[in-house]
Amino acid sequence: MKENYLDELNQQQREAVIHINGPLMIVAGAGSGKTKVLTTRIAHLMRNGVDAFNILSLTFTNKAAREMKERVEKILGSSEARNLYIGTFHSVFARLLRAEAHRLGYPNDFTIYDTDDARSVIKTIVNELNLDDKHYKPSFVYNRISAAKNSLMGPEEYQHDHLVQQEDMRANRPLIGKIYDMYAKRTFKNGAMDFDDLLFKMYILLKSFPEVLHKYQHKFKYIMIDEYQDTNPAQYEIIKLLGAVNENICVVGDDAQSIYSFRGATIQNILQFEKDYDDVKVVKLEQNYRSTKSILNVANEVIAHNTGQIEKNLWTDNTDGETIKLVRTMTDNEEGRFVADTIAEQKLRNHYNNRDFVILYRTNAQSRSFEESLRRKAIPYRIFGGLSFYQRKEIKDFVAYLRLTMNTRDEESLKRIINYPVRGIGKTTMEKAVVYGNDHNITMWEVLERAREFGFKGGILEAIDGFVTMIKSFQALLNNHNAYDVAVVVGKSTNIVKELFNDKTTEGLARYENVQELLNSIKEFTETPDEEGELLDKSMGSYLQQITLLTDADQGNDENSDVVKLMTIHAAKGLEFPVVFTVGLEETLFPSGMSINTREELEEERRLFYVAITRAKSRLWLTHANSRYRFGNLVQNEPSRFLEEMPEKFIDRSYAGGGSVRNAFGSGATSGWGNGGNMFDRMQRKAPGQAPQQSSPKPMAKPVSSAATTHVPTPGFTPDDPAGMEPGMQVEHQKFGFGTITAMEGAPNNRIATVVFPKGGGEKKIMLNYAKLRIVR
DNA sequence: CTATTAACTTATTAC
DNA sequence: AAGTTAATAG
Repeated sequence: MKENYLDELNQQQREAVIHINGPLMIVAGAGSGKTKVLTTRIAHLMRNGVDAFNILSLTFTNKAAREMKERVEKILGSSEARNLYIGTFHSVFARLLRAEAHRLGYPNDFTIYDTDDARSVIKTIVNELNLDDKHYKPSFVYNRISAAKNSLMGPEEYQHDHLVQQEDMRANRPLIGKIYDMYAKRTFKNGAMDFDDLLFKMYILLKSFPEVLHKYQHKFKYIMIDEYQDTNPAQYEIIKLLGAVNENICVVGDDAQSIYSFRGATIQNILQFEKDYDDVKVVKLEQNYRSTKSILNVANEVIAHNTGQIEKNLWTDNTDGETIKLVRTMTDNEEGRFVADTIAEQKLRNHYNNRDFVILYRTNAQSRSFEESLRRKAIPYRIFGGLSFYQRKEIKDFVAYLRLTMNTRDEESLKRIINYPVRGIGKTTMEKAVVYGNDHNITMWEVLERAREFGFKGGILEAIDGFVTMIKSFQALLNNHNAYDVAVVVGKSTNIVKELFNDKTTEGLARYENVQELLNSIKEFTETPDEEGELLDKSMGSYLQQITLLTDADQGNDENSDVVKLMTIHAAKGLEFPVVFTVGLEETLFPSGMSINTREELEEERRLFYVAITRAKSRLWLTHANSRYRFGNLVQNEPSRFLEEMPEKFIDRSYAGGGSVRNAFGSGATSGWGNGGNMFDRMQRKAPGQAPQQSSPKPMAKPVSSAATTHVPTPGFTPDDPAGMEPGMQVEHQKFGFGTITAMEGAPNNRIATVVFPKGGGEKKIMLNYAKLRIVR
């Protein structure tokens, strides 16, 4: 136990830490030691007799939760911290729901759908309703449903809410409510919850079962919430319910860093906290320990352009530091080169390691040019975000087997793998099974179990029975085997591992490695002792529950590896780096073109810029390109309006950087480059020596096939039984016309004939089982 | 039924 | 530029 743990805090920090009972709001400016305060406060609570089992702490990432536990443990010098309930909203609620799901009619091993799964369900429903999925775009519908759930609005309410209905009418999509209703029923039937359900159902659970509410109100006597400015109404209401008895709620946040309104977060939660409870203690952490004066001054001045904030004055004792470097390049590729060159140069000049650098961008798609340039300079890097490991196709395929084994109601997973690897159950069969399931109000799995009853026969019946038997054999393992053992059997029996192994293409190799990595991670899961201590659950169900909620940022295994990091600004929240490159500071990109229509949107973009700036400890570069590729063609962009909001005296616009870049123009340079003068850049994309071919945009006119399609089948064309076909015969094909069989190959049940069609494009190989041939003589 | 190819969409941000 | 969907040959 560190006895002097309070001495390491400043006045405000200490005030926050020693406040034990009653509501507390900590307004924590960027870099003001927020995590330190949170962890010390938890330690202090425990020191003063609060049982770790009675503390609930909600963080923004799983990684933050892990770190927090470690730090509390360090302060206390005991392993008591393992009994703390710490995690993200989603992972904590998933755990609680898993214990209580039966009350809501869900299986306790419910599946958690990620955004892709959810959109896929929506797409099937849109198609079932015979609606156009180009008009009712699954992503659009999903966002509407998500927004509804985040404000605790169920399907019935949605369909009867005037305002919402009006919005949908105006958007010319009146049936979203209907889709929402079907979606809710379908996911329930599938035994699945999406991300929003983890909050929504948690609320329903607490609201509908007073005994459950009572239980958790008394379990979680002390509640702490990090990043409170990014909570949405659902989270807000849940916390209100849980904290209602003891009102020992401590929220930490910074309204200036609220950047998740697109996820339903409302800044009102933090602005109104004082009004929600009586006698709220408010502490402001205003001393920044992270950044230089230059960086902090720029940040403060930028954020001052926003209206209506909690009043605070963020200051620092740190040195002035370097000026902020503002750099303009001609293209996105040049921007990439500039950053890579500068990293190389800074490593030499100021003895930085790769891990000291981060490249921050507004959208994931911007990573490409930086990857290329870093690779060219042999600087190791790692991208965070984008599609995470668990979203990759081969991983989702494998996981789908595990999910289905756990929960056969999960139709999404079933559809994913019913014909992977290929086992002869095609689209038609699958659609039949879906329809039978809907007609008889049973799950698709039950249809497959009773395939014979539903009239499947022959090879297809065999394939279905084989599939069902295989999944059942996996289920038999669940009781007495851990997650890893089951996964290994799945990999073997399905042939997935072997199939990927035999694929020797580069992508195939990568896929094989990814599946191996998945197996490794499952193994690691089964072998690591449970932090929570509460339940030692190494089952498949426990494994599956957590992986969908893992972010890329949580994969901290190579935590200390010496690599440059690339991520979106959103992903960088809560992190800090010695040297930061914030790139792509251009109108329509940052601020995003989608977020400049209202003041609220624009202010959120500005807060995002504020977050980007305040990640930097000592050096900050801001870059923007004159033009960049978008959807494969070049577009021009004005410099971001945010650049004009920065105080001149901390900005260096003349920095030319590390070598290859010719110069950097002041941002006053005129726009409009005629045809985008980047011939240089365009030529670089081609192989050396090869002239850029600017004409013939389309490859060429379509070849062949014209003659073949002109053949008109003889009247009354009927295909003959392929069994009697032999080399030498004259045959007629619907499209290729008349021809002669010259050879015959393949297994007896899958014979392939080689036929020469004089008018129909020459020699063709015809699979007799599918192509229709008429014997002429 | 399956594999290949052509055509078409798509890129805020994320648990 | 990259990924997905629809069309079509076999």
